Amino acid sequence: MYKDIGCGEVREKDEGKIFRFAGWVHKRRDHGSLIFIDLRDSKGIIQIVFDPSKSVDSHKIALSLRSEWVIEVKGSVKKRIKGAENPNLLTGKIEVIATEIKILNKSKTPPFEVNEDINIDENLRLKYRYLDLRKPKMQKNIKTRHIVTKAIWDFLHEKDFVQIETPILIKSTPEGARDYVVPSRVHQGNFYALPQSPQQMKQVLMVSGFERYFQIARCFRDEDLRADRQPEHTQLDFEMSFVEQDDVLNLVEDLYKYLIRKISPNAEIPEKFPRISFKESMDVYGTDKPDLRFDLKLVDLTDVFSNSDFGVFNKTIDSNGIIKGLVAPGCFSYSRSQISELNQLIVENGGPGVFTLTRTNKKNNDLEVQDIKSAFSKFVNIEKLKESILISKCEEDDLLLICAGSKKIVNQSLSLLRNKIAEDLNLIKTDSFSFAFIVDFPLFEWNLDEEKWDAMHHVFTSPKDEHIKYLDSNPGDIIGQLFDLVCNGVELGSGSIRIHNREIQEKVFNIIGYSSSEVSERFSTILESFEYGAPPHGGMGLGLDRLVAMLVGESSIREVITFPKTQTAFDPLFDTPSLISNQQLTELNLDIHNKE
RNA sequence: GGCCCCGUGGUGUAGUGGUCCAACACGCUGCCCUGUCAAGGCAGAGAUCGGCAGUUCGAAUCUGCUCGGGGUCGCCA
Repeated sequence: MYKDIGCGEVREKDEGKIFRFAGWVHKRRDHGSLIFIDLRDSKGIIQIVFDPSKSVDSHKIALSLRSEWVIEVKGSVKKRIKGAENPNLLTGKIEVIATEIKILNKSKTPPFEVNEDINIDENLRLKYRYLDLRKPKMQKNIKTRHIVTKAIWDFLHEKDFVQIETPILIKSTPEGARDYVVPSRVHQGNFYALPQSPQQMKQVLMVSGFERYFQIARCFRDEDLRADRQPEHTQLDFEMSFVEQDDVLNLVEDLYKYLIRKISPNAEIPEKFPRISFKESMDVYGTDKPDLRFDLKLVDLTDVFSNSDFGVFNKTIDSNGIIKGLVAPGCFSYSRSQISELNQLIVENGGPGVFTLTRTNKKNNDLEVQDIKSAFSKFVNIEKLKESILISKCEEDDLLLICAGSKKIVNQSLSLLRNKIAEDLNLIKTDSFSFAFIVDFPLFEWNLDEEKWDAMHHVFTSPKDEHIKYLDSNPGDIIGQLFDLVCNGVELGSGSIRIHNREIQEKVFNIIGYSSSEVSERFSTILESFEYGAPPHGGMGLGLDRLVAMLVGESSIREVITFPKTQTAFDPLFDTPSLISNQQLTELNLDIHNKE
């Protein structure tokens, strides 16, 4: 070993001890005779003092040191002189008086400063990712990820889960996301695909009798990237046999409470994760991934505003639309430009625009038309206006925001406004993880473009037992045993109780419109396995990148992935993807046609 | 594929038709300095302003195309 102790590990109690340290020159402060070096390693930073009166040779070498050089230093730990302590460093009360130094490696001047935390061009960061990862923030992010992963292993191991690896080279299944494919040399013209998730394999493992499986699994999809989407992401994938929905939810709830307590012991987290039905979530929050750190709620005003003289409302109701409102508390005096900003937000996202309503400080019952300020107050009778104020609980210092239009658009718009208002008014609790399960999703959703049913989640989700009978008559009425875990407005994962019966699975394929030849081509293995005693089973897939990003307060998952790709799925560090040799192409029997 | 933002010494920014052969901070190089930790002082090097084409007497600045990065919609069961 080159070192006896980590730079960040030394404390006052070590005074007088002689240690060897090794690490990188974080910062050099040269006072002529006296030279200070902040030495950094994976454990932190410590100040090394080079004093010519203590060691002439060491001081001479220290003169040549530059940022990011790798050095080994021997010296004695000493309490800093009074007034020279640095409260920003864990090692700030002590320092090391160097007696020996060895330069282990020099460094070119880095393309950006490792010891500073400023926004560098993403391309440059990724090209020099090895330097970027040296930054203390990135070190912390990646280590947090390790701690989370370790905690998952510990927790699930204690609960009798078995970690099982599944293949990366699997069969391509064209539904869902676009597959990454790998050509086969042995079977020319044939391709493997990289898994979008280990879904079918883990279900087969349940048929195999493992009962409790988990895997920290890499998942691939060839789709466009986002701040929270990379071509490959990691999910905690688990599956359990002989369980009902609540068994799965309770396990995940315990696991996530355990993880949060490990990483942020002081964070606020619900003792019991609320279970909110999909319908309620859409009605009350306008979205299936509500941010529950604040409790603004939408109110339905469709009935209240029916049969008015206001054209917009009537047209909306005639075309099966809805009218909903959201109270922005204390925003009575919002200026024209503030309201226009809200309006713009909605319009930019394809929404209809927003109506506002405010009222005077008279008692609700005494309100008259002139007490209510709104674009439509003259067209809606006073009783209905009062009722809308009563239902929405719009007080004198509040601002009622109203949207009218199709159900989808209104919910989407008000959900955006809900988040925006909360942010503007500082209603979002910090250091809080407001987890919830969204449950009772419909099993199918109608695909307007193709005029057919699509699976809401995936094709293996089981209907609620009492809804199985609708498979033949009303697929749209079926509620699935299907659930999402959401936290602070982010979907962290979803899961379901699966179908374990061949007939039901075939009916679902049928509703989605797969022909029997398609079904046997893609799903014959899992269907056949179901005929050999498949146990009832269910599980989840939970995004690890998003979870860790949330835990360390990052908005992009690139900050918690060691070697991520750019928005064009390119890796500037290793220059990937790249051409392959003609020999490789020949072996694979592939020709590249140059696109014009 | 659509829309939006960004691209100026090594890094981050300012400059948005002539006052700019480009400014500031950090970094870098050299010198001075024994208590700094965003060290300080002095001196210096370093950029044809992402690329190409155009408009103009004149372009970092305006226009078109293009490349790269980011965000977002589509897409992502």
